[in-house]
Amino acid sequence: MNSAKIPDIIIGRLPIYLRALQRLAEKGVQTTSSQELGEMIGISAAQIRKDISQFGEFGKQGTGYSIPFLIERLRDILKVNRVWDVAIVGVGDMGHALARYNGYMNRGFRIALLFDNDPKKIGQKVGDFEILSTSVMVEKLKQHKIKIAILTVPASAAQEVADQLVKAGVKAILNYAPITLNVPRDVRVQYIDPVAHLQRMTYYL
Amino acid sequence: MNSAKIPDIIIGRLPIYLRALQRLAEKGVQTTSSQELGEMIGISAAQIRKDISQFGEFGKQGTGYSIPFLIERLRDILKVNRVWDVAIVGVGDMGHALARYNGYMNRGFRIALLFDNDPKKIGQKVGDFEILSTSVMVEKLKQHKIKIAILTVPASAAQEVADQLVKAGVKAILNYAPITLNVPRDVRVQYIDPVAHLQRMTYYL
DNA sequence: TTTGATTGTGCCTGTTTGTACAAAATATCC
DNA sequence: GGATATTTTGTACAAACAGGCACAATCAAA
Repeated sequence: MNSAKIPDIIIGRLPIYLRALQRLAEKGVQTTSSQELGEMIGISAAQIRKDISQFGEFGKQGTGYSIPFLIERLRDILKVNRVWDVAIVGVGDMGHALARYNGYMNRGFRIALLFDNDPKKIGQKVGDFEILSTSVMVEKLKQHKIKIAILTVPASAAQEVADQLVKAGVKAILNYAPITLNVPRDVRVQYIDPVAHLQRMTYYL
Repeated sequence: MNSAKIPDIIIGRLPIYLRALQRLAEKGVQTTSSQELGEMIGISAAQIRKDISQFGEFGKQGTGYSIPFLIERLRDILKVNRVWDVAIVGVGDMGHALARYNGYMNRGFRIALLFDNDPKKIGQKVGDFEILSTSVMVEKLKQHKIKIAILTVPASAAQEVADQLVKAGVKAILNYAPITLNVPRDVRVQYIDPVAHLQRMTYYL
């Protein structure tokens, strides 16, 4: 084990490992090997072993990895062995879909607050949650100590809203607006732009 | 210019450059520099210059890059100087949101077909499009020569549907199901798993 | 005790990023 | 109008990083 700084590219693969392991666990499998896992997710066995060994010696020669044990280690490392409250800002079609998404279960997150600036939407309910006005957003986010937000507003509003999120103490933003956000160093942003993802593939067609 | 094989990591940045350039163009800006563009999107100027120079000498010393010209070059390279028909498979909340998304404009794509296997949904309309049965999917995809599909079905069905897409000649899949797909080498897959993206950030919290 | 499986890691190779500068274009000054 | 300063590209070179190979060490099973 090497306790130096872990490259982000490795951190980015851990959720993929975790996802595959949780699928195996659901099927009742108790043990797996880097080989088997690698074939499942299209990553070389050596890379998986090296990635995992950054955090400790979790496997056993001859046997492989205990799936429940490795899942717990990965959940620890990724800090998803708890439930994070997440706010969604912008309840258009995409925000709506993410609010109703049921894939957060057992993966460390739950939706806690919804915001929009459209007076027609404010007060409406999506599932169990009432849509709140963005005018009370900073206050509410601080009150609930929210650290994670999903940004599903139009590109034209995204930077302005991101500034407010930062002001409210949010440290992780999942940005669906097709624009690069300017945020302080200690705030992480992940980008989901379906069109950019498509464009990345058309090059090869 | 180096006409050897271009690394995928560079291809992945081109849509980001294009997106930023199109924003500048909308504001009426005619010219930019690697420095300015880099500050906009948080990428070093040297990297932008090197990436772009893989495809030709598109800039001019002292002046920078002509925005309309560079946009056209990038659209050529990414093959989005045309409109690709895209099929969406699985019209749950997410598929629905993507069908109604209006961010495809001028970026190379349009939604052409929607499929679902739920009898209650088949025949219903989303915007201008009728939801078709997955039982006719392969046939319809071949008929329309669809090369690109967005997969928004539950994880349990994703691999099976992906197999059908491959059979129908689809070569690019944008997969929203939280599972790694097994497809032939000549089929590209991009993954969007919001929870995996969130987990990648919680590590740093 | 032997055989087979599988990890963790040292070493090497290839890839990616950053630095620095000549060359070229434009702008400014006198 | 010519000389000088400024800007900015494209790329050579160097440094840092990431990925694959191969194998000793270890464990389990026969």
